[in-house]
Order: sequence, then structure tokens, then C-alpha cells
Amino acid sequence: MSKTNQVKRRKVTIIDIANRLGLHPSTVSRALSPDSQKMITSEVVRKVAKAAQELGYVPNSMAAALKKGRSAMVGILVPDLLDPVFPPIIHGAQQELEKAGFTTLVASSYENLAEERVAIQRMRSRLVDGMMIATAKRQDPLIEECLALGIPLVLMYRTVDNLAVSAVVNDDAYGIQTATEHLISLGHCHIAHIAGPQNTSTGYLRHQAFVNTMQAGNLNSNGDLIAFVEQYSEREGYLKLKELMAMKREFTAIVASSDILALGCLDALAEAGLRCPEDVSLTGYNDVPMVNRISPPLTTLQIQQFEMGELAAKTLVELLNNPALTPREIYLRPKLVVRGSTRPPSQI
Amino acid sequence: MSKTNQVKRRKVTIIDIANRLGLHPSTVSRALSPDSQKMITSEVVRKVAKAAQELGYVPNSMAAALKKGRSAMVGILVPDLLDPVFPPIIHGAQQELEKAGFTTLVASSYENLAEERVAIQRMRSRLVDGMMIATAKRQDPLIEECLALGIPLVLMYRTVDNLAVSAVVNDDAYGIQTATEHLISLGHCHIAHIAGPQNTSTGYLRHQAFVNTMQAGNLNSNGDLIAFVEQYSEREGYLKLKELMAMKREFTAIVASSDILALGCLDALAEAGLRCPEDVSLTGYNDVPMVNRISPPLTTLQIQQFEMGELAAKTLVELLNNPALTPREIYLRPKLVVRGSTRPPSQI
DNA sequence: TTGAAAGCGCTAACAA
DNA sequence: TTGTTAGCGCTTTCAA
Repeated sequence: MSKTNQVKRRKVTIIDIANRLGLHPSTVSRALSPDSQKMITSEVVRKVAKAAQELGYVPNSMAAALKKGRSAMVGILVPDLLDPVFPPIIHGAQQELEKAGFTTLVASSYENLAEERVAIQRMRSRLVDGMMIATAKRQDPLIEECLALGIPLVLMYRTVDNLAVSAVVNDDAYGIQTATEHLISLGHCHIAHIAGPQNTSTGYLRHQAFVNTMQAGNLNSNGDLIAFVEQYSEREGYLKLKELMAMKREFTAIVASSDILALGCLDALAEAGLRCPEDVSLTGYNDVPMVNRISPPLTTLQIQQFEMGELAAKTLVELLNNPALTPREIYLRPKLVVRGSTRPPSQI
Repeated sequence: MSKTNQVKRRKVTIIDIANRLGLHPSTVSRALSPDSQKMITSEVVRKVAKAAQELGYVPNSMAAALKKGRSAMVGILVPDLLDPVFPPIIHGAQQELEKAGFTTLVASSYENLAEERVAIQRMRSRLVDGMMIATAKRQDPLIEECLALGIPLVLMYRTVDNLAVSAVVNDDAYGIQTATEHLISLGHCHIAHIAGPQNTSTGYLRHQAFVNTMQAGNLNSNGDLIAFVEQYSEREGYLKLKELMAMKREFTAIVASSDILALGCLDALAEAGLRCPEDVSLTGYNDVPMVNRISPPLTTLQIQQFEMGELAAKTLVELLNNPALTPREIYLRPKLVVRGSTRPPSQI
């Protein structure tokens, strides 16, 4: 009766397998681990595998992690899971990491420093072997801290100033240059820029590139037509463009620092009775899903999100295998996709 | 020299804290855990907290998990991280779970059974205390297995047939009924349905509701105007509607089983030279971000994704606290949002 | 090629 | 209120 009691089904361990087979637990452990399998008779390996299968053995990776000091987990930290830029990056990273035997811990900080700190703490307490971070500020004490603690790190999408750390990012300067040149070549002279947060590499580099490209084209970019948002959100894009328009600044085109901001701009334009692209042209950044279907279809920069995650994961895996590896930065080239939101200015 | 060697910075443990304070490790453990803190002098608690802070102590939750037999981790399994329906659900769940002290393991199966099995196995091996699953098929051996193993489970978004398991889902029947009635009330008589996979509760229930509502309105729904997709994807929506049109079936409106399918329909209509909504009205399901901005803005059903994740998480936490809890099903009411993609038929 | 034994860091009876 | 002790399940030296 109590023998066949199934109520409290104890978890199956290697000891159960060892007992059933009359082997020692350590032998079972070796037979189960691909690395040490070679030291074991293939006969035994087979029997162990069979018994494990039959007993429904599930390895306890906590115990293994505790013993080995490595958890085979990697933390992925993004600013916002709800921003469609990030899921494909996560997807690329997960796919690559799983191939290498890692489980991922995904967290979203929602651009909140305290959340970020908690998330990192949580990951550390879970003993992640390394982290992939897409929340970097240009000056980022949290990242500095991780580095000082010797946590293997790879940055994605955003990078930091002056820190020796691996990163896989877009070539943002190139991207915005392309977009700006596109507008200039269409004949636009008065181009506004809705710039992203300047404490992020994306916002900063894109803004720099905008200014540089305007100057290279001998066009005014003295700042009258530039507004800075606090966050990448529709609302901020909307508000900052409204402010710009309230100041009666004249422009025939807008370079937005991201698609999300561009959407906000679209709202502000509509509210002001301006049509896009008839009255004002507009470019975005990221080519997030569905911006090709909105009205008007958005001219934007297509980025390689999946590849970004994948490359960052590969970089991290290398780093884990060889902690002495020199940090490397990889730049991915975005591609301008011209759609309906840009056209030559009407009132030249 | 070797004393101050910082190269191999050993992890700080409760033993280090105990040594520094001349206490016993178990005392430190108790002082650190909110539950057992009450047994300890507040004086000691304070000193321990201070020392922990100073030494940079990070609890090793693996060790705790191994000892306690509980990991404080919960697995979240979704069909597709890239489908915008799921991130808000995940977000809601994570928020709630973190409040309760759980870390989440997020995995995406990409509608692939093998992937799903691997993901579940991985979660089990990580000793998750429970799982939240959004990949359910109506008949789902994997879920049955988990249940048989006694793994605390809550389903989200999709549910199963005939299984005693908690679930938080949309009231899909109500949703599709609303959409269909909306079209009928606009005067449409010949309404097509692009039905989701019939092995999912969403696809099945929505299809049933469509048929029932049509019959209730004394309209023909004998199947001539119904096409079934294999997956929720733009491509499938596009292909299946094309097939329907190739058969020269006449209709003035389409009820798509999801927004994603509706997008595919839009492409198929455009390709056939049909305008939406002038020639054909269209409804979606989910009110995914940006479908309000596409051309035409999509009439669809707004669902409560965040709340779904949140409620499911609450349910799971309750279940973990009381494993004997009777499974409960929660239905969330979607809300019809009428936009530009629906209007009365022109050729009545 | 396999067995023996120790220990990863923590918690929880039990004792004091 | 604090200390003692044992052990969670696994890996890995060391020995046989």
C-alpha cells in the first residue's frame, strides 16, 4: 500500500538510477554527461540512458550548477519588451544560446534604473554565467559595476562611452546619414530632427549624424529645428514636435530618431492640419513591423534585429569560453527603405 | 600579496558574513530571510544586513532552491514572442510574479511541438515551481503530462478541452459574436470567415461563434465562405482568402480570426483589386498595436492582454500556496472597436 | 573503467 | 534567540 503510494512522487535522481542498475551514482553522472561519457563503457551508457528514460529522470540543474559554479544560464536585459524592436533581438539571442546549451533569463526594465538594478541583482543571484544588455546608457554605473565584478557581458543595440566591453550595435551614424541625405536629395532644405534621449548611444549618435550630414550639405542645423525627447515613446514624439511647431519653426521634413517617435510625429502633424508627405516628409528608424502598412507607409531604416541578437549571443559564448578575450564591437549596417512618407517638398 | 589577490574574487557567502560577525551561518541565514527574521534580535539583523551590504553579498538562490526543493522560478511558455499579442501578457505576468518573489523563465515554441517539449523539459530541469502556458492545443499531450506530474499549471489565452486545469482566456465566443453582429447590423449578408487552427481553442471557439451567430441571424453559413488556416500568420491569411476568392465565392465582409490573419486578408484583397472597406469590410481580433494606424484602420476586438497575464500569475501564485485548489477558468471580455475597415455593403 | 568521498551554499529540524 | 548538524543532487578529484 504505502509502497505503491503515488501521492508524494519523489523526484527521480541519479541515485535512483544507480540503485536500479547496481552502479555508483558517480558512474551514472558520468554516463549522463556528454563530456565524461567517453570514460564509460558504451554498454553502461546505454543502460543508464534507458533507465533514466524509464524512470522519467529529469536532471536537477540547480544541483549541477551549485557544484560546478556555473549555471548555464544567461541573463537578457532589454529596456522594453513591449517595444517591437526587442523581441526579435531576444529571439535571435535565445536561439543561439540554446544551441550552446544555455537557458535565458529575460527581464525588462521599462527604462527604470531601479528596475534595472533589481533585474541585474536577480540575475546575479541566479548565478547567470553572463549577461546580454540592451539598456545601456552612455554613462552606465550598473554596467561599470558588472564589469568590475568580472561578469561576462555583451551589449546590444545601445552601447556605452569609453568602456572596454563587447557590443553588437547598429551603425546608427550611417543610418541617419542615409535618411538625411535621402531627404536632402529630394530637395528638402529645412529639416527638423526629433532626437532620442542623449544619454543613450542611439539618441546621441543619431543626433550627431543628423547635424553632421546637414552641415556636409551646407544646410542650417543650428538647433532651431531640433527637439530632444526624454524617452522613445509615441507620446514624447508627439509632444516634442508640437513644441517645435508651436515655435513657428518652418520645415518640410522630419528625421525622427525612431519609428515610435515618428508615429507620435504623425499625430502631431495631423492635429496641426498638416499632411504627410504632402506638407511634411517623415523618416523613422528600425522598420518595426507594420510601419509599412500605416498611412502613409513609413520611410525608415531597416535594421538587423535577429542577427544582432544572434551575433551578440555568439560573442558572449566565446567570451564565456575564453574570459580573456579582447572586447569587440560589431556594427550592423541598417538599410534605408523608401516608402510613402517621404517625397520632394511641394513649396520649394 | 596572495592575501590581497583580487584576481580570483571568490563569491561572498553567508559564511563570510558569519565569520566577520562572529556568528553562526544559520543565524545569518535567518537574519537574511524575511520569514525567519522575526526569530532574531533586530540588532543582529541590522548588523548582518550591514555586513552583507559591505561585502557585496549576493544570495545564491541555487543553493537555497536545492535545499528547499523550490526554485522560486516560474516558466512562461508562449507560441511566438514575435506576435505582438504575447509580450503584454508576459509583461503582466512578470510584474505580478516578481511581486510575489518569482523569477521567470520565458520561452517561445514557435508553434513547434518539439520546441515545446524541449522548453518544458528545460523548465522542469530548472525546477520551476509552476508554469504558465499560452501554447495549449485543444488536445495537448504535453499539458496532460505536466498535469500528471503534478506541475502547478495555469493556461493563458488558449485553453484545452476536457482537462481540469486553471486558465485565463478571452471570451472568444462573445468576441466573435460581437464582430459578426456588427457586420450583420451594417447590412452584410454574405460574410466570410478566415478561421484559425481548429486544434486551438481560439480558432475553434471563434469559428463556432461565427457559425452560431450567422445562424441566429438567419444567414447562410454552410461553410462555402469559411476557410481554415494552419497557423496564425499573415501569409496563411493571405493564401486562404485567395483560395476562397479563386472559388468565386461572393461576400461583402470578412471576419478574420485574428489581426494577423486580417493583415493577410488585406493583401489578398488589394491584389484582387478589391478595396477595403468600399468593396469588402473586414474585422480582426486582438487589437494589436498599430492596427489602428494601418490603412484602413482595422475594426477589431480589443482584449485585455496585460490583465490576462496578471490574473494568470495571481492564479498560479494561489495554486502554489495551495496545491489542492480547484482549477478555475476566468473569461475576459473583449471589446469591439469599430474603425474604418467596416461599413455597410455598397452593392446590396 | 568504476567506486569512494567530499563539498558547492544554503536551510531547517533539533538542541541548547 | 542562537548554535549544531545534516543534507538537498550533483560533479569531481583521488584511489582502486
